[in-house]
Amino acid sequence: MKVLDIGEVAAQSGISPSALRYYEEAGLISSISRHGLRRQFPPEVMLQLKLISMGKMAGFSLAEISGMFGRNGMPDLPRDVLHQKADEIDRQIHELTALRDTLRHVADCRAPSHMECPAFRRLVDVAGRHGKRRGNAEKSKARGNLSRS
Amino acid sequence: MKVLDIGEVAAQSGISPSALRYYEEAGLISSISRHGLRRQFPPEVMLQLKLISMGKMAGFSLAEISGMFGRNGMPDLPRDVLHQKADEIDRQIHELTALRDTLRHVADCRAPSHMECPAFRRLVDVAGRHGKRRGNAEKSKARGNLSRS
DNA sequence: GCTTGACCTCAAGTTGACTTGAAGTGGCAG
DNA sequence: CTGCCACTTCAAGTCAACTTGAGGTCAAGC
Repeated sequence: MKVLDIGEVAAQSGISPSALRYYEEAGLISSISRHGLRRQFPPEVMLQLKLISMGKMAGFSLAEISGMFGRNGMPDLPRDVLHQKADEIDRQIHELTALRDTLRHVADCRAPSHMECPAFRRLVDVAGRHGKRRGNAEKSKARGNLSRS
Repeated sequence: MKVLDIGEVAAQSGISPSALRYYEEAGLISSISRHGLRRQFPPEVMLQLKLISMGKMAGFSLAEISGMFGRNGMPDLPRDVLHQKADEIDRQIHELTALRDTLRHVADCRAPSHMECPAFRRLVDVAGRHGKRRGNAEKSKARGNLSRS
């Protein structure tokens, strides 16, 4: 079993064929040949897809992800850029931890109002200032590819 | 200083007035009155916005967020649902941690190919199976509100 | 009393990440 | 040889979360 039919990839990864085609068009993965019309993928694609899904979970756009993991699939950026990305994720982990703890706190704390509970206010104060990942208006010049016309 | 003009809220929170109006229409926040045409918000809105931004960072949609933090602004769900949400976030933290470590690893590891490095493969294997947060095709019946027409 | 500037409304546009639909193709089971 | 069915292409649609634009309002300062 050397190559994987797009159907197998879809089944094993849980990603729909149309999404896989979209990823290919976007340059995130690449099929190695065709069987009739059907795209055939190399086994490595499964790992690439795992990396992609991790990146998506981290809130990175497909453009950013394709930036981190070069066209070949393996991360190939200068060390400092990678560490920078890692730092970014680290900050996100902190926010998420604060949110999780906040949720757990309000689930268990029986104070009359959470506003009066110092633990609550402390948790909420952990997050802040370094906001905006997903909804910012920074002109993402990562556009330009994938402009079907 | 009891109420905040939408301009003050925008300035202090970094969220644009149009986004604040959008949040209000979506029922995430509510203005308490008007000064002329200008919306006036109660001070609590700042905390609500902080919670909203935490939720967004966690990858929740506005609909999900408005589900967690009732119309009044404070989380008001049954304990077990809150813990469930917290568990979900916990899983996400694990994925993010794996991604961060993967990035740091490839930044520092000087193996000829990462595929041959056991540390790399171990890191990648941490994530998996419980995928799909943001891009799933589950028919989100969280629709229905905000359907202007 | 007039201007100004920050807000207002409402409709329409944008972006990313896909999905859907129509029309077609081709390997394989029977 | 004939269907079938999962794939193919390409264009267009969808959805969330906003932003933008046109045209309007109003409290405050000069």
